Amino acid sequence: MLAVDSSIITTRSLAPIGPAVSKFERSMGQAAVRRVVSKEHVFSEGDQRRQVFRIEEGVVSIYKTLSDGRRQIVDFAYPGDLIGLGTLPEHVLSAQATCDSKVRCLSAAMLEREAESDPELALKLYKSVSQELAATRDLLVSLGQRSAIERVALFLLNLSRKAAAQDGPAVHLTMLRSDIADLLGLTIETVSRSLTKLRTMGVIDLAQGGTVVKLNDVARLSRLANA
Amino acid sequence: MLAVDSSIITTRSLAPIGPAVSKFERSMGQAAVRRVVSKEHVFSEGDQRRQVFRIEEGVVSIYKTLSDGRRQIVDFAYPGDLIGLGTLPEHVLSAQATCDSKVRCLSAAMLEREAESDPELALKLYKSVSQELAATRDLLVSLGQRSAIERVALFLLNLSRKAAAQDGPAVHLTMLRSDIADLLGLTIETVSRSLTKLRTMGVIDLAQGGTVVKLNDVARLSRLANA
DNA sequence: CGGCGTTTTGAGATATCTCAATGGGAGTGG
DNA sequence: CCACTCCCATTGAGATATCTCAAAACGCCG
Repeated sequence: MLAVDSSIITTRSLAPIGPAVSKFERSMGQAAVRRVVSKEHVFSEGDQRRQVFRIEEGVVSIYKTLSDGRRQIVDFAYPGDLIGLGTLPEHVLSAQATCDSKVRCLSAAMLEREAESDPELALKLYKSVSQELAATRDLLVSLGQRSAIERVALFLLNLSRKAAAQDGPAVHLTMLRSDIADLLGLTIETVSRSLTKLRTMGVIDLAQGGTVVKLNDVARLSRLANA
Repeated sequence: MLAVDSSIITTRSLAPIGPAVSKFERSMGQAAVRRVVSKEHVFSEGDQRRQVFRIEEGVVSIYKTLSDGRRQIVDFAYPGDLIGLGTLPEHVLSAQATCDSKVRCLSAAMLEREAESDPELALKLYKSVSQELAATRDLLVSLGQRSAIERVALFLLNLSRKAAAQDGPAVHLTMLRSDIADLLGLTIETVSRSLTKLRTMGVIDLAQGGTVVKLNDVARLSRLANA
């Protein structure tokens, strides 16, 4: 998601750059942290957009639903990511925790006010959204052009890149198959079949009831992903 | 600074957003205008990102290609749109005119320098990219969840909304079927079949060799699009 | 141990793709 | 002005990846 460089929000890393520590940044440290349990919503489409949230722990899915219930996850937000930014007074997306998580709650109005007087902050927001746009475009290419196996392989690679530091060579899937399916524009069954196919080929191993994936051959996975 | 991945950002309607005229905007008027004929590239993936372009006339497709030649169009840029923004020194997308077009060439370095000292400009960039992100997400939902007919119907509706002022009730398709197909993640044949199906149902009319679409029943088209 | 939510596996249905042929319009050269 | 060609769009028929529906297996928690 918005891989907002933490210097947007953490007093420590920004301090050396700017002349003063902004009001916004000072208050970050004090901002309330909210616990959200698995499947709980952080916000929903149509809610007043009063706050912006930074993920502190866990994973939050950002999604849209069609009138008939079909759901498209647009991104998974990981610790450090900012969610809820936008230009409209209401949320146009929903955010739901895929596992027990923690989010820091920030005032949207304050962030926007700060950005008006702080070109550095505004520029960081701009660059962060640019990054998010780039990620969304990559996903778009997957949905438009890649086969099921390619999408799943690429998803695992992206996940392992993000989780590299924490998890080591094995990736923990904190989300359900249905979440992965709704991200990749597939059905649960197709996701499952793709995973077992990758396992059968020896490219990955599944453990802990399918919630942990070990990547045995990243190079081959990359080739399979067509990345 | 942020190690931000760069992308070419298509920002919609940069100019109309703010009241003040910045140095950047004043100098826009003097910038060189370049003619690009149909199918000519404005820039390609991997090119040095020296310039940013504003569409003056025509339509430019912004796309990515996979190693095996599959192509995904990420957006069509219309007059007023900015393309080529980003944070990396090289373009990560390609831009190709779908019809004879004109683009105004602006210095990327200058725009970025201006933004650093002009919070207003930085904020405009941020808002523009946010809008572009929203549009990309909408397309993502289409590719992930909608059927061929739904995608085509929605595409026509979006197009008519954009072209409303110029074209009246009929929409001129300035791009080929293959461009539409590569935007919607379909094949040319499926796009063609979807269009004829809509025509058979009486929802649209096709004229001028399929390059002009008249929307007979926008409400029904909306229902078909599931929008 | 039992029940529940989730994942996996299976078999058949189907939307979309692929391959192939036809048709149409615009431009070119005779 | 007509034929020719090229490029593109349409249509058709068969192939196939993915979906749908259904059942079984798994793991977790009470």
